[in-house]
Amino acid sequence: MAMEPRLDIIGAALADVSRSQILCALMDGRAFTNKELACVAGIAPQTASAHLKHLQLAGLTSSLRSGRHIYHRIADKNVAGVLEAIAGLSPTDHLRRNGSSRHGGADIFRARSCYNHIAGRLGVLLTERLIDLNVLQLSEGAVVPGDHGNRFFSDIGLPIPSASPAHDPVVKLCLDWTERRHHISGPLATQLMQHAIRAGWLERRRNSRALTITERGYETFDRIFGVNREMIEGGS
Amino acid sequence: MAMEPRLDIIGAALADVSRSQILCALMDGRAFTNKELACVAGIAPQTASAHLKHLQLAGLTSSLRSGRHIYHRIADKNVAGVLEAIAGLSPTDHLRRNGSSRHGGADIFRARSCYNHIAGRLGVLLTERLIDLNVLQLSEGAVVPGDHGNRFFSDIGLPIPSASPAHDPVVKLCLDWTERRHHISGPLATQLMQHAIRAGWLERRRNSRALTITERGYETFDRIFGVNREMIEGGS
DNA sequence: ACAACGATACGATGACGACCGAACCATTGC
DNA sequence: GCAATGGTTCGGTCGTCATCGTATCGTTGT
Repeated sequence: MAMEPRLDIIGAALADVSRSQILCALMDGRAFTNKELACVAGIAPQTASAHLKHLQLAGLTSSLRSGRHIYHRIADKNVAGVLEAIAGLSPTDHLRRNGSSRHGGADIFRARSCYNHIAGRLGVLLTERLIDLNVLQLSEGAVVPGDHGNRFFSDIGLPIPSASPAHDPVVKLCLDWTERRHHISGPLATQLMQHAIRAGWLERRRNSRALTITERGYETFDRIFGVNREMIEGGS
Repeated sequence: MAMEPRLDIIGAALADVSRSQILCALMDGRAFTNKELACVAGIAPQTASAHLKHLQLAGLTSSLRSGRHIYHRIADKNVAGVLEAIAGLSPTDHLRRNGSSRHGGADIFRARSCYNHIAGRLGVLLTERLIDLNVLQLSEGAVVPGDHGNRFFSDIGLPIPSASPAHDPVVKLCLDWTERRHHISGPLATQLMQHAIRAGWLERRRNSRALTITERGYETFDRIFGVNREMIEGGS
């Protein structure tokens, strides 16, 4: 009689520390192999295999085989959005406890990738600056391209994402898990990060979502966005 | 070293059928007592008590005591939104299996409350109609009040929600769990449902999120919104 | 004050699942 | 074909947790 959504199915898929770590590693949008993910979670490959099977059955991940490797990734951006939302709901006590970000803490607080867009302190600072510059503007709690949008993006040589169908906005807001403020996601944010990596402002790392800000990156973010090193590393 | 979000904490809170049922019961926005929720989930009160303790510790629910009763509810609209998003991610195979909606199935498919706004077939039909009538309009994948908005709402005697601060839009889109199409949420949608109940178009039930559509309701939805009984009950 | 009722703490039980060792399957490269 | 490597299956062990019976605590109403 009662025909209710089965929150427990998705819940069970998340209800394990190892699976949580695996999903977090996948949250930067890249695909990883079973062995890499086992290493990230600190478990044996057989166990990771079982976990990935579980995640895939729940529809959270998808796999893609290439030779003798099988790459796993987040199933789609829909799933990524929900996971990010759940992360925003998680208790944060364990964050500031060790490795406080205020004293130049772990790099993952400064800048990290979040399903192909920039998150962390750098992510929210850039977002707020883009709104100040009227490149983006707030509208009814959502964010839309602003008056100076096209001008700005063509100035820095960024291809402007084509207007998408109404159900898939070109830019969205996403609650930053560590900063508790919004950063941008969506196609525009994806292109921005890819451009930042291509241009050598940021560098990905091997087994971490953390992004390294290069010297050129610090210089560029300061000059173009007005976001300087002190703002990124410092307190406020 | 690794400082990642603990998806498993929220996941563990959801990873039980009884807790899932409890949360679903709470998803209509009303508060229930321990005993009522135990009844919904089909478990003993002691077990429900442990579950509610778990949910509260995870920050998903909050309790409020009134006399010898303790009322439990979803912690905030933030949590409600995430839960609805997770429900939209859940597998749907078990839905059409029993009680198909096409053959005039369970009422919960026709109309139900979802954290104080209307969901189910009626919810998505009203939403689409409001967009057609230009009472609401799509903008960059979000939804905002349209040109005929104020006129329409004052016509039916609905107080127009005041424009909220930018971070809390007056109306939002929410993926309907059964219909897989969008319905509206947010303050405007809340007021719409409350008005519909006050005006006798809909009636709440005791222990279910399902809403009963009254005869006056059918007549009104047809006349004002152009949503007739056949559309609500039928296939399409 | 006492009976009734709702909620909770404790203990025991039973089931599910995370984990890894060992063996097996599949693909690559020589 | 054969060794090497990545991935998976199987079986067994251990820990965790959902469940309920019993008992306790708090509030209400008579």
